[in-house]
Amino acid sequence: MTVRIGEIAERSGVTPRTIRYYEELGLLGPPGARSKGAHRLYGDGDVARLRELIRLRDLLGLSLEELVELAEAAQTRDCLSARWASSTDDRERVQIIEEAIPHVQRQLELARARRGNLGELESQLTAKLADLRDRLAELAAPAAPPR
Amino acid sequence: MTVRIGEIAERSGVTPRTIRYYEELGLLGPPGARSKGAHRLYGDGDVARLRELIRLRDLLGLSLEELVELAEAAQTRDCLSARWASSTDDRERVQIIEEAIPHVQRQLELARARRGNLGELESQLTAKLADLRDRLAELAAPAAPPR
DNA sequence: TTGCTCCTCACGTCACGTGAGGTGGC
DNA sequence: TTGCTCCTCACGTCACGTGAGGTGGC
Repeated sequence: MTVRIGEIAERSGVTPRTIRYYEELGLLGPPGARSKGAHRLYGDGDVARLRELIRLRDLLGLSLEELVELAEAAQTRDCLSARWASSTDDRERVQIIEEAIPHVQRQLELARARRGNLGELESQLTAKLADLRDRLAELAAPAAPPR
Repeated sequence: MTVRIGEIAERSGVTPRTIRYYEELGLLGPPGARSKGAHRLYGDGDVARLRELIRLRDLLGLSLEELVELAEAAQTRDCLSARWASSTDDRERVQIIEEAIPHVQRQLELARARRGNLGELESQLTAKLADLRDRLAELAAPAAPPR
């Protein structure tokens, strides 16, 4: 159920050093108060959280500073949803959601733009590959140069 | 026809410092022997070349070291295609092409994988956005809680 | 002549990499 | 007890950012 830093690192495709650095930045809270020098232990939630951070970093190219901001915003939202049922201030809820929407929109636009560019790159690479194969076949052919 | 470092930087979405650094690594040859202290001048070919480098760096996440290797391979190919018509050693041509193909294949696989992951991220973000809007509409509605 | 952009060091920063030396759990 | 992975400094590195001080072309 709980894993050590080496395993969560491997599952997320990073190194232990990266995880310690993220903890230092406040991106990945040390799970429970850890007595000085003791091993870090992580649960399934931590694994999912870290993988999500790595995904946004790699795919959208977000900086760690941006990830910290995102995490803080998510923190605010979670904190609010905890008293979602009990509290009654709808105006506050509306405000939180209205703030969250443009953030998600920006991420979505970034993802769409990148995906479009990657599609373009893909077709160019495909064409390049076909050209190389053509030339190779031509050179391998017995004689007859291209008419 | 020729532009200075500030303009090629702006057209490529980077800073002059980035271009000087790439020149230092041998990624962007100083166009013609530049007398010490003189301004760097670039042509249309340099702009295209730099944009291509930035694209591979940003979209595929290649390191500058990998870009240097790619550039050297391209250099070899160009050098060969220069004597493409005159030279007669077909075996050498075949070898160069056979070396180039797996490189392009790897780039293509990287691009496909990233695009797939971006597609997944996109649909998740879209769902998240729809959910936020639903909740907002619900809060804005006069009374009736969700049945 | 006045701005503007350019030049070359050179130190700073971000996101980790990489040992050095030591402690702790299966 | 022996490995193994973990721990904490702490310096190194990659890819630039950011002035400091100065020269050159429209």
